[in-house]
Amino acid sequence: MAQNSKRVDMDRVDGLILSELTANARVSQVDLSARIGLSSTAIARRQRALEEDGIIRGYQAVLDLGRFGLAVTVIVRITLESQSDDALKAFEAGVIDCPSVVRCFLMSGSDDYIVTVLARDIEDFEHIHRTELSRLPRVARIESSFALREVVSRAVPPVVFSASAAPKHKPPSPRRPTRR
Amino acid sequence: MAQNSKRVDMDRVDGLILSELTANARVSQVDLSARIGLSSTAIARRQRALEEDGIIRGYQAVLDLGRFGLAVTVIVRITLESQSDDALKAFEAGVIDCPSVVRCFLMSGSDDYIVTVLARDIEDFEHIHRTELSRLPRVARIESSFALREVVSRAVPPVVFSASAAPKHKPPSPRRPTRR
DNA sequence: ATTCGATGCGCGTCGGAGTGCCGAAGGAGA
DNA sequence: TCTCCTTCGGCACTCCGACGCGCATCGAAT
Repeated sequence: MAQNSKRVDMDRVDGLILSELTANARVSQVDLSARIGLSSTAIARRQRALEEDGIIRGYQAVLDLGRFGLAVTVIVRITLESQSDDALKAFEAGVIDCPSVVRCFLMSGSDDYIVTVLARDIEDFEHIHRTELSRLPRVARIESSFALREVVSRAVPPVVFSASAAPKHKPPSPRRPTRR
Repeated sequence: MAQNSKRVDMDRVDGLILSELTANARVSQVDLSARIGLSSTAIARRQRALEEDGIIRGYQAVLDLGRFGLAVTVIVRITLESQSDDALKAFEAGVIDCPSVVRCFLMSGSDDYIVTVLARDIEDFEHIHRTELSRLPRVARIESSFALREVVSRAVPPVVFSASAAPKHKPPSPRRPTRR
């Protein structure tokens, strides 16, 4: 049914784990357990299960791209001159190698791509347009729009943390505080 | 000059550190030092400096959103009925609370926003359109395009890892292998 | 020549991760 | 309804690894 594996089944605790790990991937198991309110053993088991199930694909550092001077985001709509299969393949192979491209979607409807480009400033984008974008094969038209401000930027929509609030086994009702 | 702080100065080793950490944020310092070829002390110092300088903003887990059924990406262009300041503010305050929105840019040119929405399928997007998007204030027009495929998806453009290849002090020419 | 900056190495300590065992709770079956 | 089984959580323990520090060294810049 689904693409590669079965659908996920999560409870509230798994959602909390994912929420914490998407906020801070380097948090230790004991800190996680303290935040969530479960023992570190259970947290470690669940986190390991989430990793092995492939729900957690990995952990990555988030960089401040503004510190690199990449302050301008440009949304570029590119139309190919042909919708043939090898035209798509050639274009996509080229756009993957563009070092200023961070996202590229093949869109439905008209046969075009939406490409997100990061640039230092306007004239840097002009340079990117000349050296990267217009050298892409089979391109018929390039239309650029500049982003003035990034209002929302989330890696994960908040809807996944609350997905399937059904508990896995029980509500752990009378939980004794972890003494030491 | 820049927005909040000075421009970055990095050498090749810092770029390697950032490259490794964006690929795997949970790598330990000794593993990092083994991959890069510097001692773990230097790696730890540089990583700490990168964190304290704010170049590394944090670490986050990457989830497989397909496992949550979020298989459809929709690019939505929203035009407001007014370009007044409080119209923008009201719309942005509303779009931040939309749980299916992962990205939103205020675009130049015409007074509109480009919003990226994740949905389970077409009819889920229809539901999102009804319950989230069309309830946003001051909206005049909503135009949706469906993404068929994600060709490129990078958090960080590869250009930053090679930024400013000037070494910080010296090229560590005769490096003895780390014996043990 | 001197000073500064960065690296390399060794050491010690602290903390995290993994394991085994037990208990509790829920579900299934008779 | 009773019993068995499965599953998950909690606790204690051990071990190994990471992290941080201090000092010596080397190179470069002034």
